[in-house]
Amino acid sequence: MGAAGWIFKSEPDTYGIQDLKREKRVRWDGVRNYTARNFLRDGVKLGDPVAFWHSSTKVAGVAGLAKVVKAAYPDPTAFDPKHAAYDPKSDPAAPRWISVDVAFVSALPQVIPVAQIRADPVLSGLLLFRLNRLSVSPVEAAAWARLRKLAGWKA
DNA sequence: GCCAACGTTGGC
DNA sequence: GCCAACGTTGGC
Repeated sequence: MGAAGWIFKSEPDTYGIQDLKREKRVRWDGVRNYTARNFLRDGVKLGDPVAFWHSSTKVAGVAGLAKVVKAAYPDPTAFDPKHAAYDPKSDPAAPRWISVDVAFVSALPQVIPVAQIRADPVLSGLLLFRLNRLSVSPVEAAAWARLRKLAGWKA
């Protein structure tokens, strides 16, 4: 049984929910953490919902909803020497890093703050809070249902 | 911008 | 393969 949904973190100064709204769809690349990579490769499925998390900003927390529109494939930025996330140790014949594509669904009128999520008895157990540095993390069914309700998402 | 947490690296 | 040093993340 897989996760009901996912949390993807991004710094809005670099790429926020409004950028995704404008572009409609984006390649989620540059993930260089093995735990996050494993979730992208083995867990994230086509059609899965993704809570878009704003980090390192005035109000950190859930900023909107996206969905997975392309499942795991090799992250091309790992092979690009000019890219900040270039990894010379990633062999194109055995790619080390993984991307997925996500599409915009909706933006929240205001961010659900991290403090509110942490204080919620259902959401306080999110893996996000135990593995603070994880940029891709699963949300189990009960927690997803709670988050969906807080955010007012239909699906 | 401070600092705690923690994943990664590299010397041994 | 241990573990100290280092770098990065991310909330405050």
